[in-house]
Amino acid sequence: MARTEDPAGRERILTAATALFYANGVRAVGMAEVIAAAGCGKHMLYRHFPSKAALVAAYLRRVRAEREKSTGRALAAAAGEATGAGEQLVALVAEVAAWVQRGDCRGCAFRTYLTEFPAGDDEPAMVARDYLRDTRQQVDELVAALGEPKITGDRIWLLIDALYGGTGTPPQIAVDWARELTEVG
Amino acid sequence: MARTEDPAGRERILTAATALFYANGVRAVGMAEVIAAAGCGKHMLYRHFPSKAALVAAYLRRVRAEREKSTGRALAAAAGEATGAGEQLVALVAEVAAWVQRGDCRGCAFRTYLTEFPAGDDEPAMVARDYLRDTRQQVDELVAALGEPKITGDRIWLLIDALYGGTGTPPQIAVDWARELTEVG
DNA sequence: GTCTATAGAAGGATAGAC
DNA sequence: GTCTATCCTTCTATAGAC
Repeated sequence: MARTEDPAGRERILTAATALFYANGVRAVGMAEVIAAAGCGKHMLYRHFPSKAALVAAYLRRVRAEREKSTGRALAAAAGEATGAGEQLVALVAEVAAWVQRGDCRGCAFRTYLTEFPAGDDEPAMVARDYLRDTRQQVDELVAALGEPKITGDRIWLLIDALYGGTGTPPQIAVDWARELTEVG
Repeated sequence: MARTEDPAGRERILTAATALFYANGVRAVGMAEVIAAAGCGKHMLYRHFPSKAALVAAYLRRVRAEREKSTGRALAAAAGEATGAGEQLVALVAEVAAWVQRGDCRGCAFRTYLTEFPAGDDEPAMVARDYLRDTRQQVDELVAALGEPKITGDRIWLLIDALYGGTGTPPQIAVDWARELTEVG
């Protein structure tokens, strides 16, 4: 047999690409930059990801997996406490607020991608739109399961939209409003 | 003597550029595309706008002027009716909601630009950031003039952020919430 | 020898600027 | 129209591990 394949290669490339795409935008980052950051050759990159679109789709899927893990933990913790019916909805908003307050946060990767490519209908665009659709549906399902009125789902999602697209307002404002909303409703 | 200069030239270029930049994004539109849409020559474009950054800055300034005219009309109309203290704040949110509901709307030109160029500090970035800062300040001033609590300004701005960055939620949700907010406060 | 790796040149397209 | 630069992608050249 021949030289053994580097098992961490794909992972290293995707990690480097994720950091670069998220920090600087997909359009601004070229394949050469990813190659330099990953410390690999072009051959290896195009072996694992046959095109830039494939690499971007993998980047968005990785972000989705991380976001879902974080959101799942927050919801499970809120369900464990079970202090009130709407606590899970508040926890959902608070999780996004915590994410937005991170120093290296630069908004929502999916909304950002769709802003960069508004007319796109390729693989990454589908990943981004699927995430937004599924997440929005999860909010509605959670609201229904908690017996809250349907408009509460609209308002929770509105707060999440505002957090991700926020321009200066402290994220805590949204969390407080979510708590007030679920206590009144 | 030479050929007389086309007085409508700059206007025609800027109109074409505005439509293209707003619809497809600044990065996706090249100078050649603007030239083709404006039906002018390269020389004329670079005569009026010495660089793409200058053209983009002019595009953002034009959008700002249009937005301010529309917002000013909405606020004046609400002040004329004078049915309640918070009606002007509701009118502000409603004006953004109406803008967002337009068929050719693709969000906020300034937020979109800053998403496309997150690390930019050139002329268009300054125009975009100035608009957001000034508009945010106008909301706070309006809230103060109406004798509303400070947090009302935060929440109104949050609703505006959500409208511009909205992903599917009907804009009317934000308007209704703004009305409820100002009636309770 | 064969497979995988990196490095670099080159093609083909497109961008901004003159 | 042209010049230069960059981007994505492919291809060639070469070194190292089995």
